[in-house]
Amino acid sequence: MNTIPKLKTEMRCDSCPIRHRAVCARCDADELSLLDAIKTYRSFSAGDPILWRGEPVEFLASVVSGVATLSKTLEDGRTQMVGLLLPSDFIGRPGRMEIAFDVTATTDVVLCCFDRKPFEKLLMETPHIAQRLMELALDELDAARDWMLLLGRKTAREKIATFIELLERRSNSDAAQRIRTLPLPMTRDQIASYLGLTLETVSRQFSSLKKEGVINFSDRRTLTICDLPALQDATGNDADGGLPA
Amino acid sequence: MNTIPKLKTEMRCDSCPIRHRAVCARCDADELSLLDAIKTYRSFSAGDPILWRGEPVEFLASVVSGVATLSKTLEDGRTQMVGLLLPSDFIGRPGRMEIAFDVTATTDVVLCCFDRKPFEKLLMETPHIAQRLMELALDELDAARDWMLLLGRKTAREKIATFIELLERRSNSDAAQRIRTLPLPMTRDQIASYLGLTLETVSRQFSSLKKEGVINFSDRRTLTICDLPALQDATGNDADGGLPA
DNA sequence: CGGATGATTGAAATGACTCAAATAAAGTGG
DNA sequence: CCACTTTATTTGAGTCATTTCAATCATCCG
Repeated sequence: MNTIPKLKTEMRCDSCPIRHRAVCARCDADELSLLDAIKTYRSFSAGDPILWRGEPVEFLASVVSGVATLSKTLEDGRTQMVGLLLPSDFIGRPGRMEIAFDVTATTDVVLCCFDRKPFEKLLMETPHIAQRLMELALDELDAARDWMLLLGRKTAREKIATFIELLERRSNSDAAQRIRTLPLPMTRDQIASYLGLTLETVSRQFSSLKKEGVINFSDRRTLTICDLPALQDATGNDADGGLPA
Repeated sequence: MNTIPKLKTEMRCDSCPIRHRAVCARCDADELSLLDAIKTYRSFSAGDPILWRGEPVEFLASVVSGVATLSKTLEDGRTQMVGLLLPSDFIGRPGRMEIAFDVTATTDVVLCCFDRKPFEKLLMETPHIAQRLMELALDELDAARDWMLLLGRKTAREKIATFIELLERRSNSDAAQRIRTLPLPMTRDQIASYLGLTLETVSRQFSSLKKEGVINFSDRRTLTICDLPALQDATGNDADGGLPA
């Protein structure tokens, strides 16, 4: 049973910050109003569990704001984050009640939730939604595969650099400015869990990059990229970072 | 440009070994004949490259028989396998010409290929195909996330045990027999690439499991599982291996 | 101010890697 | 069918990156 509090915030889809990237991206005005009719906002505080592995879930959702994580745990307690959910990312899987990982809010999070049954009905009738959902799933698959390369082959230093570069790329700050300041949305422990490292190693690598003048911390959760080329160089990726597309 | 030889093998979809698992799984007879009209079989020998990263591909395909791998490579040559394609798995991404990894045949492989344009048209018009493709993508995403847990947190021994157990589970031998013999479809080097290890470590772990009587080799590419419970215990997974579903 | 949580740093232990050599299997051409 | 080469695999010894264990430091918040 699911006891997550519903929070009926009034927000019109027109002014939604993820309108053009989320599952609704391709919808026209009519389709949007159908989604609007079945949506409910739910809020979570930093640290709150959103969904537990194996628990039946009766909704699917888009992340509107904040950061959530997907994680898997072995019997003995070792855990690995298997996904980072940023605004516009989608949670849930049509046709399957249960998910195979835990979902946790790492910052305050707002979700735009759709009840399963009406959403699945809409999905059948609205190719624009189905196509977009497919696209999102395939993007996640690409991201998962990049992460497999990171987890399997990159050094601690490269992992940290890649992580920072990822945050930079997905944060929507001004494109032009050369020195970027960005908030770290997670603790060292959570970063370690994402990168397949220990929190001590994460801390050491941050310190090392800081000593080299590549990054700097104004506060433990606020990072400044001082030398972006050096950072990209430390990721181990090609200069272009993947496909030109 | 793509210079892969077409091989027009005559095979009716009715008798296709992957008929009920591949992208065509949900199709009725009429839909199947539409797919049949645009399909072409292509064969590859063990070791052949099937697709290169970044190269434009004008077809999508299902694996009919054999094993292929997806792999990514860092600038300095370190490579990580990011997927294993077994019969019924799908290659390619509607709406995108390029793929972000190399695809290689590790055994002799037969693909059932669909030319991009007509396939994408069919996809728009045939919900049964779109739905199945979505399901396959989501299954791959689940598999990718399981693999992230393996790459990030498991020991060499656990990785090897998990790999053997995966092969056992996806090989369609008799369900009842307690001692299973299965062919390893890849070299030690390829296994290492899949598991984020070196080939020496792979060899050592095989030797170790063999010494303990968990597995045995009749030949270097043919493995026998002598003690399945012990093997499963060595994977680090829960007894049920995941969701009961 | 004090207690709790999160982060950093140090020292030691270790699992997997690297380098190197030995062995086994698989072709190849005479 | 047999030397000979090539390739795949196993095994050993030493090294190193990351982990583990432990202590200190910083920050937040009542």
